[in-house]
Amino acid sequence: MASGIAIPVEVDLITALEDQGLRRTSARSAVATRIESVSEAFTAEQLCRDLPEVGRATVYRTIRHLVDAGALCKLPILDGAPMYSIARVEHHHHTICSKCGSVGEFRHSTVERLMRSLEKEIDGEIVGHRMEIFITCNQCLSSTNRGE
Amino acid sequence: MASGIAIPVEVDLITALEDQGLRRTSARSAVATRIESVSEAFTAEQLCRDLPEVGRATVYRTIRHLVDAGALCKLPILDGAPMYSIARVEHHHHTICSKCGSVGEFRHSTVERLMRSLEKEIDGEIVGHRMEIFITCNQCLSSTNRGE
DNA sequence: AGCCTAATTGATATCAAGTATCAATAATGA
DNA sequence: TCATTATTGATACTTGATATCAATTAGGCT
Repeated sequence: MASGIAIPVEVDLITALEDQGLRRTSARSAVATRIESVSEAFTAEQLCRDLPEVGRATVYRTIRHLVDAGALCKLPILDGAPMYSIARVEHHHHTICSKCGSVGEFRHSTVERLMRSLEKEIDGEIVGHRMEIFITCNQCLSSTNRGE
Repeated sequence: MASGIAIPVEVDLITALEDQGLRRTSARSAVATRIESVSEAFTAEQLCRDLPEVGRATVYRTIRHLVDAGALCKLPILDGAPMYSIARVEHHHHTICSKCGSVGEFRHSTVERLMRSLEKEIDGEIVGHRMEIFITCNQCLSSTNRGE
């Protein structure tokens, strides 16, 4: 576990929870570990299925805490349950593959500039924004090209 | 009805349905008329409450047809049911007031330019995007200032 | 006008996602 | 170790939305 080949851990969800004044428990550790090990975005129900030993309520509660802590992003999905992804970049947006549902992150300075220029033509005060780019990811592109 | 003071009708939802090959029925007319008369964005449940004489299933089905026809936009709301607003502008985005929930539309050329420049740094093919600006609308700003 | 057929309706059952309840359990500090 | 407080999770419930299907209605045809 502490040997040299391990992939560097960028996020520590359990610490994020503790920073919120929450106790380190086995249920929360199980949820955090699982989320860190799946690199993909996931739904709450998926997580419940993956962790049958943890109660549904606890899974949902832990996810909510992580979102509150800013460690997870909750992304709205038009037809279905929201997905969650680890927030690796300070402020960012998401790409969602319409074919396979894989989620990526990106950041672009134009977005910030856009906000500033929008401020003039919007009748109110901007307090936030959200943006998702729908893509066909390279993996899906190449598997389609192969005729599948 | 044909007199001079009438506000010009920009959208005709019943026509939008008929263009889809759907029949003009009293239930659909009731739904369409109601949506046109409320200028605000609304949820499906609100519409059901406003139209007790129309069955829930029909309300939901009609909304879906209108979204399919491109006459309504379905906007995902992170915590709660999606809202719908009449699509008045060809391609646009939405402002959502975080206080009162009122929804507005805007269009900005920078968004299109942004998409083109993003194409380079995203690992896939962009097929669409979605963007919402969260605001405090002028109305809510002024009522807050009055100390309410 | 009356008939035929397919589309539509809506009461009901069902499903899915998520939350509230609350007694049992586990973590922390003294 | 004990007492206190947070946490857990089985269960029931709520909400939003869809599936079912018999009864009804619209629109075309004669």
